[in-house]
Amino acid sequence: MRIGELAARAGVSVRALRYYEECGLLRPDRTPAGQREYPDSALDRVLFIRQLFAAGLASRTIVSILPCVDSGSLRADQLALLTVELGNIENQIAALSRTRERLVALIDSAAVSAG
Amino acid sequence: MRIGELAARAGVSVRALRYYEECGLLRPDRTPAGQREYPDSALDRVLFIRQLFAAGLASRTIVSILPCVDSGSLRADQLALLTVELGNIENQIAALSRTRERLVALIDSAAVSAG
DNA sequence: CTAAGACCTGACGTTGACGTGAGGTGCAAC
DNA sequence: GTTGCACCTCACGTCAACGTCAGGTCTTAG
Repeated sequence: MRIGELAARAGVSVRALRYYEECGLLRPDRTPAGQREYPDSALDRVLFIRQLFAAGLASRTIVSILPCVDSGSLRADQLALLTVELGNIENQIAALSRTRERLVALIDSAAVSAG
Repeated sequence: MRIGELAARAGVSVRALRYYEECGLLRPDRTPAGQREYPDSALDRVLFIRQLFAAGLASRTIVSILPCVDSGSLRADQLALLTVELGNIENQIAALSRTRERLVALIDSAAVSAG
C-alpha cells in the first residue's frame, strides 16, 4: 500500500510516517517512480511504534529494539535495553497510580461548592 | 527558605522553580532586595507539581487545579477538569499495562542468542 | 490529454519544559 | 572591604515529534 493508505489505517499523519522512516523505524520499498510502498505488516509495526512512543520511549530506543520483533531473537544488549525500558514502564505505572489516588482523594475530600 | 534550598530539597533545578513561577504555579514572597522567599509548604507543592508533570499534565492545566488543593473546595468546572485528567491517567495506565505485557511477551518468547 | 489528487523532497516553524550564558546585585565570611 | 557564592533579570538555545508551506512529479479518472 502507499503512504496515504497506511496513514489512514494507522491513524497517523503522512508526515509522521516519513518521519519514522527518517528515524530508521520504517524502511518501505520504493516504486520505480520513487513512491513509498508498504507491506501489510507495516500497519502492525506502526501501531507498535505508536504504543512505544506513548510509553515514553525515544525513537532511538525503539530503533534498537524493533529488530528483535523482526528477528524473534534477542542479543544480550537488546535484552538489557528491553529490561531497562520495562522497568521504566513499571515505574511510570506505579507513579501514575499514586497520582490517580491523589486526584481521587482530592475529588472526594473537596466539597463541591456551587458557583 | 530561598530558591537554592528549595531546589535542592525538591530535587529540581533553580531554573525550573523560576519557570514554575513564570507559569503561575508558585508565588513566592520577595525579600526587600528582591530575592524569592518560599514557605516550607512550597516543598510539597513542588513535589505535587512534578507528579502532575510526570503524569503528562500541562502547566496550564496544573495552574487551574492547584487552587483546589489550596482552598480544599472545587468549583464545577474544576471538578470536570479533574475528572477529565483522571480519565487520561487511567487510560495511560491501561495503555502502559498493555505495553508492559507486550514487552514481557517479547522478552519471554524471543530466544536469547549469545553474541 | 488534461485536471485533480496523492505523492515527492527540502526546509523552516511549533510547542513545552526547561538549559545556558551574559551581565549585574545581595549577603556572609574573612 | 573585598572575596566568593547565591541570587537576580533578560534572552537566546535545545530537543523531539512532528506541522506546514513551497515547488515539483505521479497516477488515475474522464
